Amino acid sequence: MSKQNTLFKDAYNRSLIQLGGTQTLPSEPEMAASLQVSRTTVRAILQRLADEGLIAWDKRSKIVLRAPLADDYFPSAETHSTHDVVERGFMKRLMGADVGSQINELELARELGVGTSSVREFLIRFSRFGLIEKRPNSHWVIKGFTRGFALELADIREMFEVRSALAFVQLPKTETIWTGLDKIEVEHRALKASIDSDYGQFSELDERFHRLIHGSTDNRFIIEFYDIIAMVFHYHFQWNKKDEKKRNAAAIDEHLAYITALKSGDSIEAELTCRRHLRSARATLMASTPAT
Amino acid sequence: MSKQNTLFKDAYNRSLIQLGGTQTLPSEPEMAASLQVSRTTVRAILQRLADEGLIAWDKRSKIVLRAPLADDYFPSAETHSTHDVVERGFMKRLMGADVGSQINELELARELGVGTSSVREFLIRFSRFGLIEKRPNSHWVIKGFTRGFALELADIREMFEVRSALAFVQLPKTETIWTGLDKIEVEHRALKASIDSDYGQFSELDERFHRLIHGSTDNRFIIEFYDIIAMVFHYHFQWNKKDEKKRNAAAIDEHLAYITALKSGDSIEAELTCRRHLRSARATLMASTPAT
DNA sequence: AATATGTCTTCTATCGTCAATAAACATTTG
DNA sequence: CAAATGTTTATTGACGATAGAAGACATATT
Repeated sequence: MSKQNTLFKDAYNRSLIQLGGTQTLPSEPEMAASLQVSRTTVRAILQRLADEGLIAWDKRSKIVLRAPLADDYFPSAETHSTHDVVERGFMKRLMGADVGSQINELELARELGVGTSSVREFLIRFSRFGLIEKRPNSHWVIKGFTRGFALELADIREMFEVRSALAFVQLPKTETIWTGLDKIEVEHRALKASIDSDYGQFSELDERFHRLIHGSTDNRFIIEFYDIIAMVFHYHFQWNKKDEKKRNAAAIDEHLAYITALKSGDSIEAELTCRRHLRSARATLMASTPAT
Repeated sequence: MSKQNTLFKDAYNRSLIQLGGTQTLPSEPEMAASLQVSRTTVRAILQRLADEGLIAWDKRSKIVLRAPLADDYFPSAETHSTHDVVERGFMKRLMGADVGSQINELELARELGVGTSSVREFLIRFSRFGLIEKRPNSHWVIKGFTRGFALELADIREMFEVRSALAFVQLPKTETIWTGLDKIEVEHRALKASIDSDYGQFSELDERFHRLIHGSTDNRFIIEFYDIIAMVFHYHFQWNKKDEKKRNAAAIDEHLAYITALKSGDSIEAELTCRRHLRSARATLMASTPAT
């Protein structure tokens, strides 16, 4: 079947949302920028919008004729790239898999309904997370999401983040990164106020906060390492919702203390609050990781 | 053309070397273990050895008939897997490439005479080194082997190795890793004695030494990080042989001081000698990296 | 003259295919 | 009866092919 036009479908759906607010659509390059796709795809979208009677398109004039209906959207299942399908399918299996068990590319591809190369490429990309390993000319071995993995991960995380926090404190207050911190602090206070209902939004805020801190180092290895943390938290806690509200509420307070320490410019205090938060994050992760 | 039998050819060549020393060959499983291939490949090798009149093969009896000649070996060009071909070809191009320039999978594949998927998979695997980056649905961007890269690499390396060295000192003397250190120390002294002629052997010893130190941590991220260092040193100094003898002689002395400190059990001294060596390694790397 | 649109070319993402290789199973041998 | 050999099956590694998407170039519009 070669390639699926999932990018087109996803961008088309997003363009329908944008359509709601205006009478005319902007120029093709502008649309390309806002949808994050090439002009080729934008033109395909415009073509379909016109065909479906949603807009009248003649060169520069793109007049909205009617608001989009639920039926105009592509089903969300069709908007996921093969890569996403493989990632989700694999992660679901990985979380429950035994240490030492093998991965069969062909079998996984068949189960997910994709080609073997998509699976292969995903596994290669995923291998940098240290959870699987390849035996050349042979199968992949699952090293498992174990306690050992969580500990090793937490150790490096602490090294990197303490270093970043100390670098952060040293940054001149004129840097734009401080504005980012202010903004994130406000978001923390807002979420704290509505924690009872919005606690599910914390994980996204958490990631942005830690990535901001890491931004102070300018070291690609530290910045890229956070991808592993983000992956672990994303998938692990997707299937471990226990005590989520309580955990997140506690983490917000730790973040706020951490932010205050950073702003104070006191290195000792910054390191202390940073380590305190990371220790608690580590404990949370360990508590929800099977003992084996 | 599907797959090339480079593994078979390489293993066949290696079996010819082994053939020199004996009158009979061992059992198939034993050969498989010694050549690091499956029995399927061993049997193909035996078949060819018999066809070429090098051995008389009848079930368990494998009698050597004659010593292998130069002509019996496959040309070494045929024994490199596609992966190796891509790696070498790519690295050669990368070292001279400009920051920000693009990589074209198809073009690279054509130049190297391999399929696109081999190139793709190599690039995906290589991307974990932080020297290239993918724009989804589009090209790869070269981030370049720059001074910045070298600095970032050296920073992380120092963090990790100091940590490993401190963990090393704490290990009980009963651990087998100490025997490994003793062995490596002897090798250092031997190489020091014959440095004038054998200085080229240092890089291999260097890698084994540092990997041994890292082995004390039991942290997969630290251990895997050394792959990046090894790659950089391997390829970078393959094209920068300037002052090699002098550099290596100095490094051996640094290693010996470092080893002595480790054996003394003195953490302060271990950290000091470790940092001293890494600083000098960093300086060497920086000195041979273009200023841009 | 700068920006937008129209057209064409090239490259990526993905699939199916097949030889090389590994691995599993069955049979023989010391 | 344990280890080796013989036989069969399944999986990986690599390729070419093709639709989707990006990008380059030419032309038109304000």
